[in-house]
Order: sequence, then structure tokens, then C-alpha cells
Amino acid sequence: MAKEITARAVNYSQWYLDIVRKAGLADNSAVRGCMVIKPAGYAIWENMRDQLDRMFKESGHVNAYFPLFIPKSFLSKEADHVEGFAKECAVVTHHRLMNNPDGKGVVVDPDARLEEELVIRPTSETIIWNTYRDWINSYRDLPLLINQWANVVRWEMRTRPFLRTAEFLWQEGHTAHATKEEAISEAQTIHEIYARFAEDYMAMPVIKGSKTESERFAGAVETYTIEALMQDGKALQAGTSHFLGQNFARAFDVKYLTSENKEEYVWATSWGVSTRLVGGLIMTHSDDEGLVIPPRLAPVQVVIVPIPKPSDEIMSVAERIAERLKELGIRVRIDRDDKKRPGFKFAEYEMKGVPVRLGIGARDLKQNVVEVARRDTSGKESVLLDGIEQHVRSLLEEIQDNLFKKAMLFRQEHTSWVDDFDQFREIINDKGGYVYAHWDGTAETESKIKDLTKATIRCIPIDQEKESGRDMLTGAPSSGRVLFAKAY
RNA sequence: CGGGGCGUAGCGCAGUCCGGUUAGCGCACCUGUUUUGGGAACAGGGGGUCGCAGGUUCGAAUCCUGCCGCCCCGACCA
Repeated sequence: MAKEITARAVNYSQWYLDIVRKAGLADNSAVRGCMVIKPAGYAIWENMRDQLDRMFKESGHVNAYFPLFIPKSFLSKEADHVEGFAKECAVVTHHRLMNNPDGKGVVVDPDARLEEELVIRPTSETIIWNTYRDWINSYRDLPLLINQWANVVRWEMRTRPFLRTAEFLWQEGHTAHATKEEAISEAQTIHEIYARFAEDYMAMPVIKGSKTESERFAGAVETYTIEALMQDGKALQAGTSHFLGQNFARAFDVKYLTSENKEEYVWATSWGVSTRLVGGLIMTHSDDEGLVIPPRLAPVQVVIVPIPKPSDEIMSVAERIAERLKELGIRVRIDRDDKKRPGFKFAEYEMKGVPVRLGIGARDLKQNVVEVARRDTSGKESVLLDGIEQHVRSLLEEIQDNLFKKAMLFRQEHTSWVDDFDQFREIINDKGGYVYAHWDGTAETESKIKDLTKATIRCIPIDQEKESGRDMLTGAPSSGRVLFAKAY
């Protein structure tokens, strides 16, 4: 196991790209930096989306949809916000093409220049807050708890499937509140939902915390984050929830009347997770055989492979099992392809990450058993046909649980507590992983450490223990440890 | 935008240095037969403007010039 991961770390990037390709999750597209999400990849995202959507709705949120285009002037109304996104905006300048006067192809019609350029949303705060101004008049209109499922575009210099693409799918929640306390509590509620989703569904342990000022969302007063640790020892920011204070309300003049008939600016939050989570899922669980998908998110949880050539008897047993598994709410597929050999199929389903595989052949039927193979441990066993459905159900739960424990163990083994800067640098470079260390709280020191080691402060942990110490670089006093790591 | 590398069949590559039959190999694909419990074997078959444009030459995937595209490493970032 350790050896495999070491080997993997040598060219982690290639390993990751291989899995994306071989498991059929995504392809490069004709447009640089954008990907085509294939059915197998999209199905994972859909499952994530369904669960998150349910969790948002259970906590009182509703869905809506706002335009893809943002007038350029909107973006610049909040100073920090525009500064944060200006460098990665795609801009629409014209609305018409015309035949090339030279006769070859089409060109942009110079007469069709837009009076005001439109930015393709890198995030929707501005256009949404411009709308909220019209929607909010009274404290009775609050809170406004809206989420949208959408695509956004950020013109990144370097991209990687799922982890960073020029266009990506996400959800973005944008809420408005009467009081500061209520807005902060909303941001924390979502932070909690993200953490629960990551751990309970993705089986991906996360550290909850808040960002330092320099890592905060552009325009936020406070950014809450969940940070996951990948198998190459780098951290992945998996979801953020922002308390925006009154910054956007002031920028877009969104006020409400209190019950005392006083005019006040509203308080805001925004929060989002994206298709990056699919990348996180891949990098958390997969091994050298390919993708490993936690059962709760697996599009196909159980695949039944008839062996070697499906006789009527084998097929009817397979169908009976499939039927009963479906009744238990399990997503099951029977492989009816009689052209490929079993060995080929086994390898292929492993590559695609299907959690449980049932093999049924004449040999098994004679003994009234089926072969049950689990993806997480590569274990195989013969299980009595009678009661197989319950066995599979509890096995799926066990796999979900085991994947989380495995990831948690990895994280524990790759977490260090360090007080000395030389040791810090050594651990960040050689071993990787999380390092808890004291920090003097200044942006200068944070930036110096980044320059010297490429490690950044991933977060100030929410459950940070009070512990007086000294900054490992400057020696200035600190009251608790923060979480450092190299990050994606 | 800096530093490396690469463009030859759907995918992965050899051939390029040192120009010379009809451009080759593996996987995938199609047909047939035998197979089928961990990536089947054999036989036959289809598929190529060798990234693009010029040039040198009797002759260019190969040499020269220009251009385009992609990948990796950094800076930027969810």
C-alpha cells in the first residue's frame, strides 16, 4: 500500500489523468482549458448534486437562475471583488458575425460592437445583488435564501480536468439577512453541510476552518473552508462559505426597512462547491487499479457479471437478485454483454470504480452461492444465494465506512506538528501533508513562508486549541496553531 | 508570460540524426472460426492530406524557413 502510493506520487499528475481517461470520466475539448464531462463522470456529479440539493432545501433554501452575462460595470461596483476576478474574465464584445468580405468564412461584424461589454460570470454576486435590490424592501422579505446550479467561466492559465477547468459546473448560494448574526450563522450552517457532505457521502475527511485574510474570497469579510488531503500530500480546498458583511449591499444599494421603520443595509453570504469535488473524490480514494467511488455516490453500486456465457438459469438468477437489490434502493446493473470475457470485465469495472461486483456462473449455482468482490480491498468471497441482498446492502455500508477510515488514517499519518522552521521546510518538501504550526498572524509572515516553502495556510481550524507558542519563522507570539500545506 | 518536450490511423508509439520500394507496429474497430471462472487465439479486412504553408531536391514524414497547435514544470487560481 505504502509502496503503491510512493510510486504514485512520483508522477501523481499522470496517475490522476490516467484515471480520468481510463474510467471514462472526461475528455479534453476543442476549447483549451475546457473539458467534456462524459456520462460516467457526469453521473457522479449528478449524485453529488442531488444530495447537496436535498440538504440545501432541507435547510430552507430554494433554487433560482440568474443570467450568464454580467455587465462589465456591475463587476467593478465592489472594489475587492473586481480586483480578485479581473484577471480571469472572458468578455463578450460583439453580438454578430458576418461573411468575410474576402469570401472565406465569417468575421466579427465591427458594427455589432456592444455598447457595454458583458462578462461571462466568474461568479454571480454582482448580478444577483443587483437583482436583490428590487426584491428586498422590508424585513418581511428576509431572509432570502437562494441557490443556483450553473456554469461559470474563469480564464485560468493552467487547467486540469475537474480540479481546475476554464468552465465548470457548480452551485452558488446567495443569501440576504436582516442581521449580522443571522448571516454569520447561515455561512456556518452551510459550512457544516459541506463538511457533512464531504465526509458522509464522499468519504473524504475534511478540516473545517476559516481562511486568513489573504486567502479570503474577493469581497468577503470571513471565508469558511473545508480542506481535504489528497494522496500526494497536497491539500484541496473543497468548498467555501463566505460571510460578506454589508459589502455587496452597499455596493448595490440593497436596503430594507426594519420593524421600527428604520432603513438598514442587509447582510449577505455566498457559498459554493463545484465539479472540483469530482476531482477530489478521484484523488482521495483511487488506487493503481483505477477509480474507486464511495457507494453512496456510485452511479452503479453493484454490477452483476454472468459467467462465462449466460445460460437461461444464470440470467434468471441474476435478474432475481437485481430485482431484490433494486427493491432495497440499490443501484444495480446486469452486464449482458456476451462478447467480452469475464477477466476483461472484471478489470474494466475495477478501473471504473464500481464498489461491488457479483459473479454468477454454473459453478456457483451448483453450490447455491455467488462470488462477491469488493473494490476497496480487492477481497473476494463466495456468499450463499439465500440472503445475498442483505449481505450486499451491509457490504456497501461497510465499504463506505472503510473508505472514510482509510482516508482518515492516511490523513493522520500525514499530519505533523512542527515548531522549527527548518523542520517545517523539510516536512513540507519531503513528506508533504498537513502541518500544524504557530503563526504570528501577519500577512507578511504568511507570504514569506509561502515564498520559502510553497506552503500556504489552508485554514485557521475551527476547533483550534488555545496554546501559546512562537511563530516558527519570526518568533513572535501566537495563541494557537494553524494548518499549513501545499495546495492544489 | 518564462523553462522543457511533442505533433505520423480513434488511442499509444517507431521511423526523422544519415532523404530513396507501396509509411510501419501495438491496442481499438469490422468479418469468420474456435474459445469463455482474472484483460482469449488464429485467419482475413478497413482506416493516413506524416500539424499547416512555403522552399531545397530526380525524389521529403525525414533537410531549410515561417506559422499553428498540444502537453508537462513554474507564476495565477476553486
